[in-house]
Amino acid sequence: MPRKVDHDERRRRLTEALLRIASTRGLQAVSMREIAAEAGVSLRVVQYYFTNKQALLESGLTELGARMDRRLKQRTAGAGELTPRGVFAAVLDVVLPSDEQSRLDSMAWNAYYTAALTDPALAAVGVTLPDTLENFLTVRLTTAQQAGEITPDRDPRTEVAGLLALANGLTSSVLSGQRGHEAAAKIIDYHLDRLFGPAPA
Amino acid sequence: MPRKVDHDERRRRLTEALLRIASTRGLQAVSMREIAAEAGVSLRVVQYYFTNKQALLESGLTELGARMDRRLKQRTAGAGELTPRGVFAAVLDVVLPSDEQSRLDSMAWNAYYTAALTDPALAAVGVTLPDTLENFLTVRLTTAQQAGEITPDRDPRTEVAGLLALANGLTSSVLSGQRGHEAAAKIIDYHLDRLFGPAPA
DNA sequence: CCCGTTAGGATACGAATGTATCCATATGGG
DNA sequence: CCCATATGGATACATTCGTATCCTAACGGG
Repeated sequence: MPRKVDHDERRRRLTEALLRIASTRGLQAVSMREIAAEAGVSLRVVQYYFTNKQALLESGLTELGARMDRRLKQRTAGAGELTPRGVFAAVLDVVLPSDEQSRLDSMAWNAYYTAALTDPALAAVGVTLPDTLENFLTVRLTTAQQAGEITPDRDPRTEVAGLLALANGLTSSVLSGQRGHEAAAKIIDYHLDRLFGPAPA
Repeated sequence: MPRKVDHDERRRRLTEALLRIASTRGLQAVSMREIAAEAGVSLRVVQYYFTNKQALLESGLTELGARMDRRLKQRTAGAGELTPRGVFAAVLDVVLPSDEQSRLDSMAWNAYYTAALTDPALAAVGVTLPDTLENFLTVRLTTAQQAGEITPDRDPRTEVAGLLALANGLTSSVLSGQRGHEAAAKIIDYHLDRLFGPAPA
């Protein structure tokens, strides 16, 4: 066989170029030719490694989910050793855009979210992440409640759903520049204080 | 002068057609010809009443803001007679998509929000509504606090910002079908209960 | 050495887009 | 009555898009 090339690596480069465009100029600015230019290759190469634009778009969404997953796992790696509040703070801080890279990812995520609202094909790739997060945190909070770390009059599932929706809404306001990351983080802390009692270190 | 036609009425019809497309098929599906077809007129008519596609898009955003405003004013018309909690419940319920029409408007709103993130021209039309809402509610809550209707350890501005972000995040989850309107409303009520004390009628 | 296969360059095609132009028509004020 | 003008129909144009096709080059196994 002739010239062998690492297909996965090529595809990854193209997907990253796609996300770079989507996060800075929006999904509507994503075209085969733009991706080729951004990745520094010819149009043919993009066609060669992705049969469809659809396939390309789906790969972008998949990669985005993987990135979130990676960041989450990284932050909650030693979750067993963290206080319940520590777990919540870590997870919610991952959702919120902090540095430039996570801001870009949040932009792309938002673009995909909006596109999926009117594009069944994208919706099908299905972002199970929100539900996964909600379940994970609900288990944690229920455990914490049984351990007496939060008052019994709280409903864990409702609290968790609320906190995640709060983080999402705050993300929107950060992206649109209505608020900075610090202001958003402060609001989350405020709510964690009310849930878990006054702050830690 | 020959045949006179109500330009405002024509423009309104076209803007409504635009929003109908944007809310069901997304902003990327909005084209001059599609609007013409949706409104049952020729392409030329769309061109005649809007010089640009840009002007058309801006008119859609303006109309959307006006609708929100109208709905808000309607709900808070007798706000002076409402309990503070009643005001909050009314406002937050307006933000949340309830019936089909407000769901469609929320879809369009979200589409515009996402587009504005990468389109300076749209961002310039500027949605001052969030800030207006936040200020309005903050004043209300501060007053309620001074009247002793909520405990002094609450920070009105933070509470309001949190509630609005919560409503936004819940709206997202409702649009994506992760949750129904009732579930979202219940979560908001839950938080209002915690803020104002146990529920009213 | 050499040839079959993989990797990509070059180009084309039809559809859809925003915008511009040319022209018809009808109507209300003189 | 009649014509200047407001309204809009028909059509064209250059771009851009996704996709398809044709062909070349390189390279590793025989």
